[in-house]
Amino acid sequence: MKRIIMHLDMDSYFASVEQQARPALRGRPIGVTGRPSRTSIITAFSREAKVYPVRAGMPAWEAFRACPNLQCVAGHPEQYLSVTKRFVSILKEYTAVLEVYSVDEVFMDLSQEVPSYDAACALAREIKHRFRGALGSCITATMGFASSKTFAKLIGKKNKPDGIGVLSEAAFPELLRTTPVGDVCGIGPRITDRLNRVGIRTLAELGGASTEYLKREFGVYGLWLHAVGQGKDPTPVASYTELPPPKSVGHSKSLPPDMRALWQALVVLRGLCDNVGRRMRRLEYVGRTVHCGFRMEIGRHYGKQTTLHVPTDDGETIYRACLRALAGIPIKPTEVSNIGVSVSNLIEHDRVPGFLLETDRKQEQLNQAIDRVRDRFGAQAIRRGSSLLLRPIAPHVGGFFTENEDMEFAEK
DNA sequence: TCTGGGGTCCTAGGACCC
DNA sequence: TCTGGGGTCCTAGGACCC
Repeated sequence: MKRIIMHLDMDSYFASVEQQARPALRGRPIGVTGRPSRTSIITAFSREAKVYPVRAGMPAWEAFRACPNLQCVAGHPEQYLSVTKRFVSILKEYTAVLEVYSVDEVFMDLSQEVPSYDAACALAREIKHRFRGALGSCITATMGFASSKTFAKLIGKKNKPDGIGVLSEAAFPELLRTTPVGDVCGIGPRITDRLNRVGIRTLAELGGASTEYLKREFGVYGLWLHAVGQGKDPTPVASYTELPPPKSVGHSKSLPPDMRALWQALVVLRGLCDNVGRRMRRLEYVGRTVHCGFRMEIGRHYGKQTTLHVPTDDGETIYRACLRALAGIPIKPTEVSNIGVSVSNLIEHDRVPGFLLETDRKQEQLNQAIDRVRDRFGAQAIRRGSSLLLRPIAPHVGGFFTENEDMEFAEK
């Protein structure tokens, strides 16, 4: 039986949610960041900003250059998750085969529910209508329909924003002939490059390549590539009605060139470890494997990981594990452009056997007290003494940003 | 090639166990 | 001590995604 797969992608999601919550932001080019700072990066732009040459992942200063009247707002991740829960609960009414792929994307297998693409489109219009009622008019979605996940996503992308795209059988050959391999989700820049070098530029050319060659060159992944080149992708829609639980919790930070003395790098590392610990406590996870990584100026990446006997969510313990992992590695801090810490091998806090939770009670109480203050007054309310040393060299904050920390998130 | 920060998955080798 | 195969855990690195 022919499959009818839908891919749903929210348009400019984080920015739309912000505009929905605060009418003053509507109709304006906005960028959503983590923390307001000139060096922070923008994770989402509103559609008004997308008229300018901006792209997600740009540092704020660069985005201002591309779009001078851009307004930056600090994001509210919990609010995005709560809106996601709301729209997913609507989608669940239409099929049980629903895969929450990310915070703003969902795949649905509607093969059992609708007989044709026409019927699927009618359903898409109904969903849009219900979204408008339940989420507000700023928050829109684009849907793509095809016989597989890969192509549903691809055809959706070509119909953004607020569109409905259908890839009929008749339209397939033309699409394969004209679509560059790199447009497909799952074929990144490296693979694109390798394919291009042997003269494979379009999906049709990929489909025409020999299976043996692709298998030899790319292993099992090569078989998937070949299928995609032929317009097929048998990958089933998984049944995840919620975002899967986290497998790791991490933070990383780029170091400006003037912050690369060893002690400065260690202060940053210490802060990252604290933030990771705090997030783990909030998520109620502990973890055993601590990974510490560096990106070097020259583009190389170093990583060291170590596994603890006892799982932890304590910043100090994570920091000490990083130092142990890094001991003896000759790294010049001046060449380090980015530091990252992550903890994996996660276990839900209440599923850890009691004997493994012999944490220092005092430390635990201190962590919880600090968390409470930060939850209430913001992350900057309490800072480690050592991090204050960084203040004089912290880059030029302010001027461009909307202070919205205390603004309420209004429902519609 | 990276920009920048948050992730996932896969592969491969070594250690160790039975 | 090595034989052989299977399994798990750990570490490192590469590629991808939003």
